[in-house]
Amino acid sequence: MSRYDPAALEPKWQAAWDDAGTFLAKRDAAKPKYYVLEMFPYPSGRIHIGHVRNYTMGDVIARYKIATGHNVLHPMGWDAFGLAAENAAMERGIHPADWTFKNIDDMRAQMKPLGFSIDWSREFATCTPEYYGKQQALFLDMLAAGLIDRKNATVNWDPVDMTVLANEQVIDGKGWRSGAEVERRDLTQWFFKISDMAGELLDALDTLDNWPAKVKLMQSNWIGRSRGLQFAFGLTEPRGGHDRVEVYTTRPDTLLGASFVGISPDHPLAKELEAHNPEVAAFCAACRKGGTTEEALEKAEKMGLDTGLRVRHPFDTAWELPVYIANFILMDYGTGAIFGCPAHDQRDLDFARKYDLPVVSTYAPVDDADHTLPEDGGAAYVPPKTESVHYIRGFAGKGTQTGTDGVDTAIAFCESSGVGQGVTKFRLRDWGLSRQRYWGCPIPVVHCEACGVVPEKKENLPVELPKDVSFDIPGNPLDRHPTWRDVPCPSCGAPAKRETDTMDTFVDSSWYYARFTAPHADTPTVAEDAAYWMNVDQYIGGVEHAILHLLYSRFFARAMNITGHLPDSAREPFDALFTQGMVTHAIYKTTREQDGRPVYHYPEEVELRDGGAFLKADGQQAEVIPSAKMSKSKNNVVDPVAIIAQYGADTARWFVLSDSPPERDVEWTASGAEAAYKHLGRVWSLSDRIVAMDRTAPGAGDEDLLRAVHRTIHDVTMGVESFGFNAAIAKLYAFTNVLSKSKASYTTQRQAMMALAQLMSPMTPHLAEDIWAQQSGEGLIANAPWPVADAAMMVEDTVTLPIQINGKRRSEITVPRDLQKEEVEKLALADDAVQRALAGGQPKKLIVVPGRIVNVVI
RNA sequence: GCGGGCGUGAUGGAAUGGUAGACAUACCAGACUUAAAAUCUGUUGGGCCCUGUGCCCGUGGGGGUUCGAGUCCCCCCGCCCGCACCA
Repeated sequence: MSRYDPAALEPKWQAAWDDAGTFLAKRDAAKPKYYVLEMFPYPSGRIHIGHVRNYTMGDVIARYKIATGHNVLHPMGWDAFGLAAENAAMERGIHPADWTFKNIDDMRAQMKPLGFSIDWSREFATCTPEYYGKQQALFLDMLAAGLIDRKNATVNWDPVDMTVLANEQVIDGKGWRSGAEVERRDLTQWFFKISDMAGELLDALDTLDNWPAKVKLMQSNWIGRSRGLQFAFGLTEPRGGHDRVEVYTTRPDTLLGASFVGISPDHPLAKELEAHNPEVAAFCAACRKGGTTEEALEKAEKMGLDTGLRVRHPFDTAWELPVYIANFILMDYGTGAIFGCPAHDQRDLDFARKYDLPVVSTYAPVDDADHTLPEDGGAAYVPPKTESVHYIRGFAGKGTQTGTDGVDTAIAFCESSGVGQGVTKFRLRDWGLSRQRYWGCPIPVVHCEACGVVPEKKENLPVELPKDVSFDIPGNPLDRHPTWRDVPCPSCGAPAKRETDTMDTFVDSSWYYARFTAPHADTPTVAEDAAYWMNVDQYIGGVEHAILHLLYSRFFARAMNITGHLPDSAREPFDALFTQGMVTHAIYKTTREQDGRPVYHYPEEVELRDGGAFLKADGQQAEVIPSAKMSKSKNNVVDPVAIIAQYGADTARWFVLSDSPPERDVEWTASGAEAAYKHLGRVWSLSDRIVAMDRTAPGAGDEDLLRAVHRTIHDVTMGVESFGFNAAIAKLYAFTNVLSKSKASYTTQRQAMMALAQLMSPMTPHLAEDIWAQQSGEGLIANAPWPVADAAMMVEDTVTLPIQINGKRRSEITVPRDLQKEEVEKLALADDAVQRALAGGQPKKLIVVPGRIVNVVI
C-alpha cells in the first residue's frame, strides 16, 4: 500500500498543467469569460503566508470557474517600484533593479510550487520600460485631456534626505529615516485631478453591489461630500486689497448665532497681515511648526490671535465680529475661513470661552425651548441634523424644523437675498503624484527655458531610468546625474532639462489590471482584448487597500476611458471585490528578569502542554498571545516555504481556507496544519483502498451514499459561490467521513470518490488530479466539468421531524417525506411525549411546517 | 467624537426565524504496542436525579415581537476596525 506523497505528486501535476497549457488564457467568443485577480505583490523577496491565503482564494474561484465552463483569465505580476529597493541600494550597495529582479525570481520560485492556475505568460513587472513606458503614454494622454495639473502644494520635506515624505513617514515631527526635523515646504508638483471626479466616484459607489459595504462606506467618508453655503463677510476697513472674507459653512442655519470669524494661518489675508505685523508673523510661524499629520494637528492646542480686524454681519451691518487667526483652521478645506457659532459647536464654544466671545443660541431642544444650554454654561448643543429643533433665530422665523430643513431654508434665504450661494464641497483632494526619487516611473516632461513645461513626444517613449546612478549621498540620483537630464526641448529643440521627479508607485498599480488583458502590446491596452476581458469579475485583496489603491484605480479606469484606452463599460473596473483577513499566529513571550524586557520565542522553542506553553530549554512558562499579526520582531512568522517542504502545497492551501471565514483573520496553528495534512492523507488512502476493492461484490447502502454525494455537491457548490470556503471544507470533511464508513459497491464508491476529488480540486488541485488518475478519470481534473447536484437525488424518502412542545424540542417522529399535513398532526399528537404533556387535554395550537418541524402549543 | 463590524463550548467556528454547538482543534478514555509515536474507536456546554432516561439552564446583559429568536426590534456592556480640528 502506498502513501500520500505530496513532494512527489505536486511537481508532477504542475508539470502536467504546464505541458497541457491548461491555464493559458485566450480570447474565445464562444465561452463566457471570467477575470479573477488577486492584488499583485510587492517583490520583497519572500512570499508570506498571507499571500498564500490571498492567492489560494483566487485560485479556488479561478479553478471553479474553469470547471463551470468559463474562459478564465488569472494573471500575476509584480508591483515592483518603490522605496525599499533604494533602501537596499543605500544599505548594501545593490542596484535597485538588480535587487528587484532577484527578488522577483526568488518569489516566483516560491510561488510556483503552490500550483496556482496562473497564466504565467502574462507576467510583468511594473519596473520594466515595457510597462512604465506605456504608463508614460497614459500620462501624456491624460495631460492632454486636462486630467493632470501642475500646482503648488505644501509637503513634508526632509532636509537631510532631501525628499518629500508621506504623512505616515513623519514620526513625532521627524523624518522616519533621517530623524531630522521635518519642514513644511511649498513645492510645485504634478497632480491627477481626481477631485473633479469626486461626485461621480461617490455616486457610482451605489452601483457596486458586490463590494463590501464597509469598503464603500470608507470611500464615501474619504470623498466626503458636504452641502453648504458660501458667502462673504465684508471687512469694516479693507486691508492690502482684501475687502471681504469668504467663508464656507455646512450650518448656515446658525449664521444668526455667529460670534467671530476665523481664518487659517495660511489664508492670504493672514499672510498679508504677517508681512506687516511681527506679532502675527510669530503666531503664524508657531502654527506652521510641526508636521501636517492628523495626529500632530490633534495634539496641538487650539490657539487664536485677534487680528484687530472687524467684519460686518451680512444681515445686520451694525453687527461687527472680530477676525481671529486660528491654528485649527485648514487652508485646503472650504475657503480656509469660517465663522464660529459657539452655541452649536463644541470647538467654537471652547474658543469663545477662551477669548471671552459671546455665545448666542439659534435653536434649542424642542421640549426645552426656553432653555439655551450653552449660554447657561453647559456644553454646546449639537443635535444630529435629522433631529427637529426649536429655532429661536432661524431663517423661517421662530418655529420647529429639522436641522436639514433649517439648512435648506437658510441657503434658500441667502441665495434669494444675494448674500451667498449653496455649494457642494468634497473632502477629497487632488492626488499628488510627484516623488523626488529614483526607483519609479519617470514623469515624461521636459522643462525648457523658452517653452516652459513641454510634454515628451510619444515616439521618444519610454523615458528610461539611467542605470548608472549612485546612492551614496542623499537626495534623488536623477537630479545629479551628469547627462540624463540634458535633452533637447521636444518643442523648440533648444537645450532643456528633463523632469527628475518620478511617479508615486500607486500610479503603477492603478491600471495593471487593464494591462493584464494585453500584457505585451505596444500600446497600453488593445481595444479587442480590453473589451473581451474587462471588467475584473472578482478582485481579491486586503482591506488595507480599501481607500487609496481602489479609489485611484477607479479614477484611472475613468481617465483611461476618457483617453480612449478602456471602453465605457470598464469605467468601474472591478465588478466584485472581496477583502480577505490576515493569517495570524500566537506569540510566545517571557519577561527577562534583569530589566523586565519582553523576550519573544519561536514556536519551535516552545512546548504546549497542560493548557500552557513552556520553554523547551528550561521549562519556564511563556505567556501566549493568540491571534497576533505576524511580525519578524515577535518571532511569530510562518514561512510558506517551510510549510510546503514539510506538508506540501495542498496542505497549506487547505488549512488557510479551512478554519475561519475568509473575510476574517485565521490563526495559523501547528496542530491545525498537521490535521489538514493527516486529512489529505486519509483521503488519498481512501482512494487507494477503493481502487483495490472487489469490483463485482455487491454493496449495501448505495442509495444513501449517492444521496450524500449529491447533497455534498450542492453544499460545496453553494459554499464556493458565496466565499464560504470554511463551510465548504467542513462539508467535505463530513462527506469524507461518510464515504470512509460506506459499505456501498465499488461502482458507487468510485463515483463518490471522483465527486469528492472534483469538489476538492479547487482547494487541493494536486491531490485531486492524483486521485482522478488513480480512479481512471478522463483527462485532467482541472478540465473536467463541475459535477451537478441532482435535486431528486438529495431528498430522503422519509424525514425526521422534531416535535416541540411550547417551542422546546421534546421528541421526534419519522414520517414519509410527502405525508399529508393532517396525518403528520395525527402522528404528532399520538407521540408519547406529547400525550404526557397534554395529560388528556387539547392543544391550544398545532403548527406543522412540512418537512421541517412540528410545534405543539399547550 | 462620528461611522461600521463583532460578541456562540477549553479553542477556531457552523446554523434560509424551525432539533444551537455542524466540521475541526484540544482534552480525556479505549484498541493496537514491551512502551511511545502513528493509526483507529468513543466521550466532551453547564447543572439536577446517576433511573431508563428524563428535567432545568444555556448563543455578552436586560427587555420586546413570534407558535418558535444565536438570527428580527429597542436599551445597555465589552472588544475590533475605519475616519477624525472638515467649518
